[in-house]
Amino acid sequence: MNKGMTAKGRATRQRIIVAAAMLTRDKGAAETTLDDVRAATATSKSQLFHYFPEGRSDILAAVAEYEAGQVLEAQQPHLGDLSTWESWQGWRQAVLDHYTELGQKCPLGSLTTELGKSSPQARSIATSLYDEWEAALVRGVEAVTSDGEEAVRRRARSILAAVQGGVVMLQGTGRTDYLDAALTAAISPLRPVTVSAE
Amino acid sequence: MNKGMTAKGRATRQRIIVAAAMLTRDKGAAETTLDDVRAATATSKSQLFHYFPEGRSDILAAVAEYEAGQVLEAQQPHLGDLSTWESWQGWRQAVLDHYTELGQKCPLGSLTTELGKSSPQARSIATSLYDEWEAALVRGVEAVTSDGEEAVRRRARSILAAVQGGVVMLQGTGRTDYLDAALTAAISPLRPVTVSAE
DNA sequence: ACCAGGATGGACCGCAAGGTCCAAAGAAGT
DNA sequence: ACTTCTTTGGACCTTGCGGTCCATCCTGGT
Repeated sequence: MNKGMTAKGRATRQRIIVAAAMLTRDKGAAETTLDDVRAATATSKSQLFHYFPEGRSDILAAVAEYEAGQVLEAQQPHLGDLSTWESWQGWRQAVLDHYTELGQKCPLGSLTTELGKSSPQARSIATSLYDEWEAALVRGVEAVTSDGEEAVRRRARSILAAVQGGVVMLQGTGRTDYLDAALTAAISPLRPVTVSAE
Repeated sequence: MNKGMTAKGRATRQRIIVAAAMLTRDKGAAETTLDDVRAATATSKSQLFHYFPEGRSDILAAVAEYEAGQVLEAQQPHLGDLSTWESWQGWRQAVLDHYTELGQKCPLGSLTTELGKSSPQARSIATSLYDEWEAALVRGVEAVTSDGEEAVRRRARSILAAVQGGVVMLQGTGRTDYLDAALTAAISPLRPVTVSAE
């Protein structure tokens, strides 16, 4: 891979992706123009098309891939080890903190909603992201419950949906309350029975 | 209101809104052009600007308002009376059916994600929709639990987020499993303790 | 030192799409 | 029937933006 591309070239390419991702988060994919990207990266039109021959759609696809990686990375190391109730709580807090910090800017939203409709490859990126995410949650749910496979899967999906929903509401309203409530409610069935009740 | 507008005029205006809403659901707001709307409604450019002086953004705002109404309407009569566990189940099924039928086409997604970022008035429409929705859920949760106000509110928000999340996942993956799982999990704490356990 | 291939700059093109304008047709009141 | 306001048609303008092209500069290998 990266055939015929010097270190400088690769750096420029990466710079474009990162800047485009930021713009996309800020203004949405639809509002992000090639000129915006050009201005933000101090590059020329020809460079954009040099590194992304398909043009705009090519850049957006790269952004999608990049953002998909970021989404999971922001949840680490928690997402990788959800073996105890405490670790689930840690994960919950990490997600909450991350999106609180991001505020209105949501990578997933732009990708799924805006790109997903037109670009089929962006869709497949989103799908594989969800799959990976779900798999991690399934492992975690398995570790802390004794439910069957089907119940575990449903639980994991409800948690994933809770995150998505909370983020959507955050985007729409600017309030983190929804994400907080949704996350808390979604993982609370995983809490072990309290000792005092025993 | 509707000053200086004949019945015919109002009908045309409405036709434009409905058609634009359909296009927006299908292709997303960003991909919907005035010419598309024109073609779909058999109108002329001048009519578009006659009924929506601000142009495109004006139309999109009207669509937002229209769609917001539809969202709640699709949940009636269930949403209006969530006083029993059975009625909650009925509501859950109604939501599930409705979005299953819509498939990939989501009114909310386009509005919140695409319009919300640029148009402030679209945001306020979304916000008031959420408020109304949440209020209905709060009333329902209150009716079937004995929790305090704060807990009720959090529960309602988690349910609302579950719907949103499920719909996002439906859009992204095409599968209704997520919405199903999320809804089920979100309202299951409202289920009364089973008689057999008593 | 040379050269091939990559990196960069920026002028230029074409078109789609939002928006303007004026004139004609149709309704509604008197 | 006359007038006035609304409705409609569609030509036309403007511009933003994706995309092309070629000339120039730089870098790395021999």
